[in-house]
Amino acid sequence: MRDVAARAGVSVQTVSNVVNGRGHMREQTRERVAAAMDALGYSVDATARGLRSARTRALGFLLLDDDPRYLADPMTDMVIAGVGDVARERGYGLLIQSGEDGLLQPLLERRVDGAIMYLSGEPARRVAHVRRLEALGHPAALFGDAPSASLPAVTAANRDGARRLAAHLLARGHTRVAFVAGRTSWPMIEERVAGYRAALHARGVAPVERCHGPWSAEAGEEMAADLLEAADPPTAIMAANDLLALGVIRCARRRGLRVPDDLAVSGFNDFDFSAFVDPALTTVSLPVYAMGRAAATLVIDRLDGRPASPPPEFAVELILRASA
Amino acid sequence: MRDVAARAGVSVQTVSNVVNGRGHMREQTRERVAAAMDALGYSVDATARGLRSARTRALGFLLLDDDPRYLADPMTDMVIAGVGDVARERGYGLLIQSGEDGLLQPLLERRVDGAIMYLSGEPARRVAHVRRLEALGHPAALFGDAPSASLPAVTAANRDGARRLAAHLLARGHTRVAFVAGRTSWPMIEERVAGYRAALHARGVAPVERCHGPWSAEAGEEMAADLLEAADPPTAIMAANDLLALGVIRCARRRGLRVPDDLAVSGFNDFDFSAFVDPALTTVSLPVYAMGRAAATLVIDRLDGRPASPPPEFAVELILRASA
DNA sequence: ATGAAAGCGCTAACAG
DNA sequence: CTGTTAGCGCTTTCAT
Repeated sequence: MRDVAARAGVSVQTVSNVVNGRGHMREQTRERVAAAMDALGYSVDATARGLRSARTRALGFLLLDDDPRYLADPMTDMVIAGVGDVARERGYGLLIQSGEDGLLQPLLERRVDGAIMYLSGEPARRVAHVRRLEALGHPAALFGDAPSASLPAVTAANRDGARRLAAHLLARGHTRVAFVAGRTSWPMIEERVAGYRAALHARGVAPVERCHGPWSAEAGEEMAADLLEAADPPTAIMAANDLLALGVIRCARRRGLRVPDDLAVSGFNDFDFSAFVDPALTTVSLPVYAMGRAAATLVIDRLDGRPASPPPEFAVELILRASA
Repeated sequence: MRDVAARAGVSVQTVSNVVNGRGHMREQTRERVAAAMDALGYSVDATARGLRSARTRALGFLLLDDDPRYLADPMTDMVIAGVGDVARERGYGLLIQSGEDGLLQPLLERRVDGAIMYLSGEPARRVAHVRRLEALGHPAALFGDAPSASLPAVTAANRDGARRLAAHLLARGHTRVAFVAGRTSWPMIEERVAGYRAALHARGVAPVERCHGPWSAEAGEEMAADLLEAADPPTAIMAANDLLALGVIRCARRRGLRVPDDLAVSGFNDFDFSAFVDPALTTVSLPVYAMGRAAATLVIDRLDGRPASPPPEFAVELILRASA
């Protein structure tokens, strides 16, 4: 910056003003400085700027998850895509931090100005992390609700979606409707279970649930096998996401059951492949990308000193296809 | 840090030594300092450290892609997961930057020490970006090969995989084998096309290719429809990834063709769902997660002053299932 | 084995 | 509208 100033015949402060788009200068001066920056290939040093201004212009994406291969979930990816796009548009960097231990490190070390925390794992641990995040006092948003958190949360009508889906199955005459999910819990998954239970309860039907293993098709297949071997097997299985549903369908096929005639199967999320499998999956779609954008907007608005009202709950869409 | 030093009764330098694990001190001193850090809830300020040491301990993941929803591809996600895990294990942060314009900004602004560039888009633009990256002189690795680049590249035997897959189809008696891909090109995709062409050429069969639209199942369906309407339609279609293949299968179904009897279909990548669709997809699996790890290891080894030999080309695996 | 001093590149505050 | 001064929190260098 000193070199640029020297070359343009101004002080470093003026260069700083040009870089940061602060007015207060003649067009001619600005141009001279711009030319000098160009000639010298100058870029601001984000480190020095951050040290002095106490703002890094970066956002942290904090992924609370014990699975090391954390990004495998297509939903997570679309969230990050949404967050990343907004960050880019608003001139912010995006730092990804995952795991359980040093989750808040980016904030503590002042690498980022604010954060979005993506919640998974058992409720007690989630709450503990949210508390710690709150205590830091940085602008932040949660992805997935946390009970009694003061931080704004981006949510979708998962509960309602699951309720409507279960109601649909019951209306079709199913009386034994089971629910399968992976072992690791998410806020959104818990809402789906709650919606499922509510719908069944309203009709006096007892819930049957399995929550084992990873979020893979294999796990879906195993849980379905377990359910179908029971004395009074379900005639419909709701899976907590589409990949699990795929496993359920394969399990049914292998046992000679027709889908949806002998066993209705539904998923959740409307992944890319869901419309193209056979039978096409009945599922619930969530505007995940838009939700990621909302979370990032929330945090950046606060960082940039804008009003920023918390977003409404995002609507979900019931997608009725062939499988249920 | 000054506060910690005061509380522990030492100089700031000693605190710095403790934080950075430099030896040269009594156990007792270290403990006193550690206690003081704990009591005050001290964390190093990454910004200040970065300014002084000229090292940020962060890695950039530079995603050259014009599609704003850049993370939609499951393969990209697994790469990032691999990169992210290694970064975390080695004490580095991971900064994601995407798009076309300010792709090198994290490097220029000294937000990161090194970078991994994930290449996509047309070859000429890819090369231009690689050149610019090289010119910066930072430790970096490429994901996907770039012609005549001096930077180390992480690659897989895509060409060989496609060649073997095409050979398999030809050996099964197919004489009209087509290839479909999305519009945006990747190095890995180009290798797949090359392998396909080589296998056909070796048997004197003319290639038939379509490269339109996004990397979606819909696009696969459209390209397949186009191919199957031709005078002399293919009896086998190789898709450049599994999602496209799904679309091809649906197209076949809708036209009353049985897969694989009337039309053989293959994919690439072995996505999560591929073993669970009907018919199960014949495909080629790539160790994408391991490749992401390798890319990050390459860069961090260089940053940490370790020898770091470039990784070998990763092997791919032909996965023969029911669809071809 | 520990301490003192200097300064990384930038921006805030204020002076001119 | 532009310049001067000071200092962000840390690490490097050199001294003890």
